[in-house]
Amino acid sequence: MSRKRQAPNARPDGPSHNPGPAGATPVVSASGETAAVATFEALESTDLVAQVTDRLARAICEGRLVPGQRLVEAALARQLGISRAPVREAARRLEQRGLLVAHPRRGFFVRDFSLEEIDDLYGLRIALERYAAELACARATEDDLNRLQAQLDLLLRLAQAGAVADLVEEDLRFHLLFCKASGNRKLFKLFHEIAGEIRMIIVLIGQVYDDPNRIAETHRPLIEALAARDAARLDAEVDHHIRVGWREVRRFFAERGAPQTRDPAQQIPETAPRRGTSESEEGGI
Amino acid sequence: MSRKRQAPNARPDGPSHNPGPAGATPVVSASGETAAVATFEALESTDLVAQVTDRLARAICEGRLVPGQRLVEAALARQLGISRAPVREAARRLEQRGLLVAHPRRGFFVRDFSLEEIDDLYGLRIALERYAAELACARATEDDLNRLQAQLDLLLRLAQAGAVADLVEEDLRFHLLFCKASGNRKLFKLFHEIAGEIRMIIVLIGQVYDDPNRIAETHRPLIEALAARDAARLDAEVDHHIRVGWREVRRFFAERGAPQTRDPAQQIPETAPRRGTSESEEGGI
DNA sequence: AAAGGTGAAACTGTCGACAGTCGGCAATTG
DNA sequence: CAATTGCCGACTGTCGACAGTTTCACCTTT
Repeated sequence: MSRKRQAPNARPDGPSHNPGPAGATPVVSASGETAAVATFEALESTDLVAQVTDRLARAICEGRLVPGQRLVEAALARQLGISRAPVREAARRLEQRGLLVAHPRRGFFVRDFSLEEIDDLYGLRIALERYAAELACARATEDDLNRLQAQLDLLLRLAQAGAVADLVEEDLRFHLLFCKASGNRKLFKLFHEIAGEIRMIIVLIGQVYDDPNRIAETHRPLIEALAARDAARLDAEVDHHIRVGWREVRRFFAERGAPQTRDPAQQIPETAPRRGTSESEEGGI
Repeated sequence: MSRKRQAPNARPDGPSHNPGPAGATPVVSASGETAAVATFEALESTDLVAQVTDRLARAICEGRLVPGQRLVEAALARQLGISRAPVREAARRLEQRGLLVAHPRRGFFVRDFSLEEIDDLYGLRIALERYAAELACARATEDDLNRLQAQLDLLLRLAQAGAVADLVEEDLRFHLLFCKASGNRKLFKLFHEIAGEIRMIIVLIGQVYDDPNRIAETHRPLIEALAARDAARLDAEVDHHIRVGWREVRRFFAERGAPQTRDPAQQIPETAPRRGTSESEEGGI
């Protein structure tokens, strides 16, 4: 490692390099050899940025960081025992995932959603998943179907067990798998991105839907329609399925009182009225 | 080099805030002094990162940087007379716009497209624009229509003048306006992002379509259908319009010989088979 | 002579430092 | 007493430096 890497409240794994010999899990106990431990947990990617991104994302989704809250680079860096550079980059990634918003010279803030933004997001989500459905109907393999089925089973188990938090997580993964079955990688990537926002919204709402079992069950028709290669029906099912969730979210959100976007600054870009110009905040044309 | 903030090719429009209060100045005319000074154009924030991003994006789109080419942070920084930090961040932004790809410890490379990626992208584009069409049919204002009409006129003029490069640019802007008319900001943002890739592809192809005039003309039906609020027809027109371009691109691309993705590394993420672990390269779940 | 190993050069990831800005508080003025 | 200006602390944008990796060419070995 470089200088002194004091870790005030650091975690077990050193930020150093790949935990080659050591590393918390794979046990290299005294015996000397690296003992043929069954599985090698893809040793911590060593990537500081990724670790920070993860941690922040989780903190946001678990509500430990509330919408509107300001994140101070230096403070975070100190807490994590690293320099500002990785923190900064992690924040940028979360920004583009929609979990944070960056204000030019003031730093990052935890994203807050207005009702309008939620509607935009869900509308878009429907469009994307319907397209995924269309493709999947034509291209999904047996494997895809099996994976979806397995995921459905998992959802049912979680619902039964009342593990609501996990249910949200796995519900999203189901939809991710669905998009994956479309075979369109770009679509998958895009959905991957907005999934972060969707998760955050659901978590923010407070505590998800009333009946976990019902929720889990609503995924079954999707698989059935897909298995039957019935495009029209699948399309309708997808549309319906998501709208149900949308309605729930809207309902809870309304109750909770809309926070409304609090930042006057650029929320969305102008259509770039001039040509060959700045793209600054978020992408040129 | 380091400390002077020259603005070589600064642009007119600032990334300023929401267009809400409209034309740049809410003007506190109110009672007394703050004098009704005509307008004060919120002066350009001189953001190094934005400038670099711009420059790189242009270099890529103008073909001065060819697909597969490696970009070295230090070299770029030296050329631009700045430190690596802004260059690095600019590269990250271009990465998420799809113009660059980052290889973990090897740096950035100019993005190269495989035929499959082009198909994915165009398929997705159709899905997005059809959704935009649906919304626009219901919500587009007179202003939106006027703007689109004006843009069409511009396209026609450019085609007549044979300004092909500009035509590509303005063609994309037409579609951007279209998405904007949908009123769904998130959709607009997303399209904004993939527009970068689309432009790059078109530019890469060599030199666009054969008949500029015909291309420009194909936009007219879109406006007409939208003006007539004929959702079904608009949907069909959009689908057709984009497919025409898609076909052209495919044709040229095939002739030119596919470069194919050359990087074996992570092109697209796995569906995150495990839970609660690193999300590294691009977004957790 | 081909395959494999070795060493140096080149880069990226990360760090700590500095300077310009931003927001808020306090002193000042009418 | 309210409004305005100036000052102060805090934080971001940017910089230069260092260390570990990866790459590439050259040399050694079979």
